Amino acid sequence: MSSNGKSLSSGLEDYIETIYAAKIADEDLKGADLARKLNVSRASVSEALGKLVTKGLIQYNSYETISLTQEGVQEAKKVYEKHNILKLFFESVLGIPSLEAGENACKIEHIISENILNEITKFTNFWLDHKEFSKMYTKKNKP
Amino acid sequence: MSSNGKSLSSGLEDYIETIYAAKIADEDLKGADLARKLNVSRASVSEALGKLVTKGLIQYNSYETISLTQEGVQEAKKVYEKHNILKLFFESVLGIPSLEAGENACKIEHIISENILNEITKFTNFWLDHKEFSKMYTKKNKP
DNA sequence: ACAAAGTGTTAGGCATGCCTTACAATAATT
DNA sequence: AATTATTGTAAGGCATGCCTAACACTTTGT
Repeated sequence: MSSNGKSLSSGLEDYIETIYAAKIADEDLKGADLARKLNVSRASVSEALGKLVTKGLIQYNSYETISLTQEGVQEAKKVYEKHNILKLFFESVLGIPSLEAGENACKIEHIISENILNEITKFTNFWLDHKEFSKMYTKKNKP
Repeated sequence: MSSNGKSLSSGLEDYIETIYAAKIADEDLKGADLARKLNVSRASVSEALGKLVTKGLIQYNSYETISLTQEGVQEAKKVYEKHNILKLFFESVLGIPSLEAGENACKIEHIISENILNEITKFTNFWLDHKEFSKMYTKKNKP
């Protein structure tokens, strides 16, 4: 039991996340576009989409736009959410440049625990609500 | 070119890190011990140790204690350091329980960027130096 | 409509890392 | 020393995910 169940490998999470991002941005997305966005071959995309279809997370017919099923949207939202939390934390608390923040979020989102993610969320909110602190931190560390 | 160079896969990093931890704790470590610590089979350990020997990071003869070469110690220290930084951050800033902090650190240490790790270090130090903030944060969030 | 460009799939491979089974070698215990 | 327990290794497999090459199918543009 491994390619049948619900749980997504981090690879597939990347695919579904990218598909969701395109949907949000109102972009049409075909397999070849995915390949370009993820920097993988069309062959790899073909495999991955096959798995996602099997899992019932996307709808896809060759040469047409990829779309998410309801279940797919749910899954994607989870990952996307994680990604955003991490990225925001890296950027706004740690002052990491957007690109690097995104790249790291993209890797970490697949393995970090729910609990830590929640705490990071809380913490980031706190930090953004207390500019006194962040100003002081910035002063001390980026003179 | 992949099993020859210096760069360690995250799997091998786990092995070398565990070997280093044992060294620090002054424990003798044999292959079977490693298998138990890492929850993998002896066969997997055997393979991994073979790779580490090839890479010149450990010294090892069957039935004897595993030891690190100088280069191995260097590599191990890097990973270990990363691990500790992350764990400390999770525990002391986010208030994550030790076990969970360690488990997450163990996965994230392999993929996070140097730069973010540095910023996390700075931030954690700042946080520990400003108990006023941490007290306030704790009050607001763990009432 | 037809050629060129773009897209998708299949087949065959590579690398990681893990597993089980079966067997070999060494250590420990009696 | 002999038996038992521990430890190590080799072989054969599984799963992930990625690749190239070759081929097939569509879409586009002239």
